[in-house]
Amino acid sequence: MTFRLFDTLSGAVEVVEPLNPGRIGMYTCGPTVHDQAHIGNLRTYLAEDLLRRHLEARGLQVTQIMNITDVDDKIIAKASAAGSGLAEFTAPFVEAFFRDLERLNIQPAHFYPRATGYIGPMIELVQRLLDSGHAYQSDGSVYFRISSFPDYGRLTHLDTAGLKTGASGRIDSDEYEAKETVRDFVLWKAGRRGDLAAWDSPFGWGRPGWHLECSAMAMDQLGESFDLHCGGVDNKFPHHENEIAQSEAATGRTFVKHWFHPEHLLIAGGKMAKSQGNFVTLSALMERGHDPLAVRFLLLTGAHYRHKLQFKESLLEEAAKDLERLASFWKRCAQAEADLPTVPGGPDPLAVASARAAELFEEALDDDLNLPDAIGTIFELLREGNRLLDKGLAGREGAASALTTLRQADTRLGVIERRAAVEEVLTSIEAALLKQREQARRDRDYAASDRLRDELLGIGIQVEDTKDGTRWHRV
RNA sequence: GGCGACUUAGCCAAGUGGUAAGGCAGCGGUCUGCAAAACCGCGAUCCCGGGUUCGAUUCCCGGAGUCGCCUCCA
Repeated sequence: MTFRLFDTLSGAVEVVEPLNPGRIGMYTCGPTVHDQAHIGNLRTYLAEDLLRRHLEARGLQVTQIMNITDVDDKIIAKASAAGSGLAEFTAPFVEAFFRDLERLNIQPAHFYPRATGYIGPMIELVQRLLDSGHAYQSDGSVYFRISSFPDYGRLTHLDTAGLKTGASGRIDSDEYEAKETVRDFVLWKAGRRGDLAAWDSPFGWGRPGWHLECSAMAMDQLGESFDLHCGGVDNKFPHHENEIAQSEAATGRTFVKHWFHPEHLLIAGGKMAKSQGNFVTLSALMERGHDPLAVRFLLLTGAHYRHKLQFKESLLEEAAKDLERLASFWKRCAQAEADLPTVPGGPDPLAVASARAAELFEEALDDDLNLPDAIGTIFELLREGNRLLDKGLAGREGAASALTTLRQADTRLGVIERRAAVEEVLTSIEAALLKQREQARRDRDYAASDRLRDELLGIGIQVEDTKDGTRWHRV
């Protein structure tokens, strides 16, 4: 079985074969730090995390780069409104971003280059494009000449002639007066010495255009040609199209082999976006008592990454229940592995079911990261495992094998072990109440026992009586 | 105006040319002092109309609805 991934460039599911044997260079478009990330942004980073984890699970050595865009028009506008410097303004958002990644158990990239740290290489790239005639200067700015790059539009399969200029309502019209044609995009924006964000360059004072940074940083870190470039669907055009144009025009080589574009998160039927004011942040959800791991689980398994996902808070509650079931099965298997004997005669049925589930799980992920499909096999194993354990038909080997399958799945899911490992400790008052209840049950004083159970539930402790004694967990 | 995606049980959502995974919710049951947890059982002919086919939810055409992109939004 090989790993196949949908590639935007070819428009088809393709076998992923590394340019360099055993290694993958992966560039992921990161945040523009003018505000906190919302969970729609985070969905993209989660899909990329899943992709990287799966590549690694298949034995590939991945180098992941994620940029931090710490200079752009919005940042400049907001920083100057706040009367602060660029770095001073962006620092808290950068911090918040990394905090979100950690809470969602997203593996950190190997390097997070910042736009402001790459002005030199960006200027060099602009110079190369000027020298080769792919760019021109006008009114102190430098623009990319799209007519010099015939392949323009290949990624999005757009016939640029048919585009309705300004249909998105996002064009700042006076920005276009200095261009040869409206399609051309800016590489270097004219500015003045002393501006909040301005650097000296051979083309005068100014600042880099947005598309430029990704090309410069990606090529610096991963080479002029690399395997994978990732970003939300809305970056396909124009951002990634422009990146291809400026990179390939400068180097004459293929910029990126495969393009990966996770779909949007919708809320109340529309795209979640800061400009719409309909966004939800991770910290807001946590303040309302949601577990960030439930957010991870929902955003990864709630729908295939290439499909839009409708966000509702009730789905988060469902996800939390799923997580609870998975974690308690994990703990049950760990316990059973320690306690149970080997099942006599023949193979352990749970071991057989576990091996099969692992196989199906990998097949589904190999098929364009179909985690929503893959998770189904895990729940089937969970049901079968509980059934066999309930009936005493599974033994040590089966439990161990189920745990192995869960562990293996969790290298991609990234939620079960973390959830299961949440150390649940009782306060002395809670412990005392539990103890009293145990005694009441031994005395068969069920009225007292039930009263104590209600009391414990009231303070968030769910009590369960089993054959092997009383268990509890927080709700 | 151009391009594209989607429409599957109350909700979320996989999937296949031969009558449809999984999760949540609901109902009934086993277990339990009672609960909880766990397990067992119960639910959809896949937006509508036409076509291709022995047979379509799955392919083609048309329609309806929803959503996305169309120059600095993940």
